[in-house]
Amino acid sequence: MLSKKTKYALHALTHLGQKEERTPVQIQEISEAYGISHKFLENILLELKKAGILGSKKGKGGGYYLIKEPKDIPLSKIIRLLDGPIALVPCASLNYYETCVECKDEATCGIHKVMIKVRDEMLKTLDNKNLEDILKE
Amino acid sequence: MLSKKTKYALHALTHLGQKEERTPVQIQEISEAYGISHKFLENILLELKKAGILGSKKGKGGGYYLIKEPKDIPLSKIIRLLDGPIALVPCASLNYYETCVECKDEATCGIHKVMIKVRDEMLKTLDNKNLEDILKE
DNA sequence: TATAAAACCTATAAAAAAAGTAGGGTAAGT
DNA sequence: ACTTACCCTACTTTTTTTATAGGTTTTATA
Repeated sequence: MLSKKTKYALHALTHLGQKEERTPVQIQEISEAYGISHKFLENILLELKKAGILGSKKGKGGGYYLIKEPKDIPLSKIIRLLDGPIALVPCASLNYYETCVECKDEATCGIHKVMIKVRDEMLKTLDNKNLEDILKE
Repeated sequence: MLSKKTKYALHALTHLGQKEERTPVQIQEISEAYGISHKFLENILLELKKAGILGSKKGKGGGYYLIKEPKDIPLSKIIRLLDGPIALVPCASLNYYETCVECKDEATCGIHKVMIKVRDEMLKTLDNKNLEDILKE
């Protein structure tokens, strides 16, 4: 399951994507709309900004806005950013690879091989769905 | 990512599946083979038994053994049993459905609709891979 | 240029979940 | 009878997630 962080990110991005114009939206507007703690959301939006998904403007009248086209923001990117790996086991992760401690030999581990396939299929699904798909629904 | 519980379950099932015969295997043999705490593994095997995947025999010479064909044990079943929902959000879960608190109206929620599709695709992947696939690799 | 508004940043605390531990009960084989 | 090993419940520790706190910096505007 997704963490609240990721879910909140999806709501925030959806909210920003629904606006006709890409003018700055304040944290408070979003936090109130979905009942998210202001400060918690702040951290999330900051991460989205650092990842190049959002832009921001400081000072009065400032806020956050999308700097990418919704169709160019796949679910995989959002999930990886806030939740971490897509793969089900560390040894099958592309971006967060780690050896599995209880595994003796990756080369002969059936779990490893199957999980690589699972990861590929999941990735196909999550790369293929983006913010635009959410907005269209 | 999968919990250690689920990973341990996969290792245990693989171990049991690799045996030629379906004679009882003691917890200790499995816990030592993978460096899993005896007691922790005990709980896991018990759950697998209650789910009808394993059988057990008490007393001397007892232990656990597979009572299902590896091809009839899909990953989805193991994951659901030990980790819970396959879906990424509670409102998209078949077996563990819950409404999402921050969501006003499921019927118009784009996230919900996209997540249903994601769940369907993930389920297809995980229903389609089973213990036999792990053993064959 | 002072003031207020809003993002930015770092650290810490609280809560929840996962992982592991303990200890005894129960059934079955020898 | 005795031992082995599953069965069951409760508890503790650790880790992760969620949330809070408090200050700094930037910008609009009066």
